[in-house]
Amino acid sequence: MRRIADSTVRRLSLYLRFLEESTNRGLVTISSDELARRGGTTSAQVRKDLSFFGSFGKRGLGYSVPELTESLREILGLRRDWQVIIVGAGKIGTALAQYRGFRQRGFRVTAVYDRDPKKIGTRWDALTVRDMAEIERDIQKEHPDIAVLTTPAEEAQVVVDRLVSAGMRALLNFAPIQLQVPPDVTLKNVNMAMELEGLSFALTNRDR
Amino acid sequence: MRRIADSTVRRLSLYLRFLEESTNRGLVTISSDELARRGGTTSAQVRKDLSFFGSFGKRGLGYSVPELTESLREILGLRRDWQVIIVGAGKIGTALAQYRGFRQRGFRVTAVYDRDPKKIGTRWDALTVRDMAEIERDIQKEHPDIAVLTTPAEEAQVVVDRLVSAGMRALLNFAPIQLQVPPDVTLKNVNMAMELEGLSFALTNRDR
DNA sequence: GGCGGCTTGTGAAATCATTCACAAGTTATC
DNA sequence: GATAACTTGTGAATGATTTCACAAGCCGCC
Ligand SMILES: NC(=O)c1ccc[n+]([C@@H]2O[C@H](COP(=O)([O-])OP(=O)(O)OC[C@H]3O[C@@H](n4cnc5c(N)ncnc54)[C@H](O)[C@@H]3O)[C@@H](O)[C@H]2O)c1
Ligand SMILES: NC(=O)c1ccc[n+]([C@@H]2O[C@H](COP(=O)([O-])OP(=O)(O)OC[C@H]3O[C@@H](n4cnc5c(N)ncnc54)[C@H](O)[C@@H]3O)[C@@H](O)[C@H]2O)c1
Repeated sequence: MRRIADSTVRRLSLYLRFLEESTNRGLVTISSDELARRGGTTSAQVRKDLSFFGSFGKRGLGYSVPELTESLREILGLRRDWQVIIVGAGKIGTALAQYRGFRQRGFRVTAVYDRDPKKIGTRWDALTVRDMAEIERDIQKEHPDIAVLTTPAEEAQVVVDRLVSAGMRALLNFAPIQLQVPPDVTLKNVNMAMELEGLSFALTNRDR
Repeated sequence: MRRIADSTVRRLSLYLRFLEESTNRGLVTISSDELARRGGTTSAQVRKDLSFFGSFGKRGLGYSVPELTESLREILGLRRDWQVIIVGAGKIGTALAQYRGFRQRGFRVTAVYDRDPKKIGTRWDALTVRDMAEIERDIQKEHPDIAVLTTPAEEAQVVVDRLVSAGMRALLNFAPIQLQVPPDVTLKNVNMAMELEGLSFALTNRDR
């Protein structure tokens, strides 16, 4: 398979959300044009994105909402649940651990870790904050799929190195720092300061 | 000025962070090559990014850390503080309002809004949660620069429409929904579900 | 079963972003 | 002040992504 651009994958994720909405509204078919309008893109883009993976529509008609939904779930690897662990039980880690939207989309938070003795043992819902000292053993035993990093920036690289040597291969980092990982590890960053600076740039350079 | 790509602006933001680190380590000059290595890019990319805005280095030497820092601050519009309001005092809104990293980078959270009577009036630090009913009046009076959206997805579009008609021109949205805004409004999205789905795709389609 | 109105799937073209490659400038050294 | 060792700034080349444009296929209707 040809390498798929990151931008394509992000759009597939959007399309899937629109399809789920469309199901809720009882729509049975949808055209590339409708899909495009909701995502702020073009119908040609939608069709090209899908064409990397096969041919899912009917000419003259459009796409079957349930069929395309299923195909996108398949493509994105969402026909199974994923086990997610959260490392760093601070303000943002806590908010994420309690967020119900992830579970709804098939991402189950199965453990939260911290190294602060005051936090270890705290419970929310079904989760208890575990001791960071146990993380390697737990990973080897429970094989979580994805680790979310919510420690302070100074700690993030050290923690990542531990996670990677324990076997983690997919990471979502919230610390505002550029982490180094080996090439077989997939790393995504959520960097809010960078987004705000993007807004600052846009406000400053308006109408140039 | 030629239109600047979003990817360029994001990298400038990264470079700025490395420069600040370099200042802390007492470095006086830095080469495009060092800047590139920390950001996972190439030295040609760094020089090209900067060249859109002028010429900041000395051939044979590199860039003066304090001078380039100052130039990037200028380019990104960071020589001033920005007033930020947060709309939706739920789990994620609260985490963001209390986050000290924003203030450190010149983004001052000056107000938080909610429509739930149980939340209105709550205080953290110097902030009191205000009544959503007052937001239009406050915006006209206080002219905040950036609004961060942390309401449930169902409410997000309605809230955005209110913010935009009250005069907001820069928005950072956390709700997992694609918002419609007029062309003179800059909108950025932080969509964690999309990032997780990107990881799911990567894990599923490894080594193809 | 043929026609008109739609919509997909996809090469080709156009646009946009990154990388290459090198002249030109800087510093240090002798 | 000539030489060597570096490093920038930037056109040109390459590579990637998006848009165009249209043949091919489907449906409903007469
Ligand atoms: N809070 C926000 O809204 C926000 C926004 C953007 C980015 N971030 C980033 O997210 C990260 C966390 O922010 P926060 O506000 O939740 O901070 P926080 O201080 O509330 O939480 C950090 C937690 O990590 C734990 N920790 C520290 N070192 C650890 C280690 N080696 N192993 C395991 N746990 C460790 C701490 O005990 C603490 O509980 C930071 O990097 C921050 O910059 C936060
Ligand atoms: N919590 C997370 O970790 C997380 C992660 C990713 C995305 N999100 C998204 O962020 C948003 C907020 O999530 P949350 O977990 O903080 O939810 P929450 O329910 O804790 O908070 C939402 C808040 O918005 C307020 N609100 C509702 N309608 C409003 C309106 N019209 N005007 C003003 N305030 C209004 C509610 O009273 C509530 O306080 C959601 O869209 C969610 O999908 C949250």
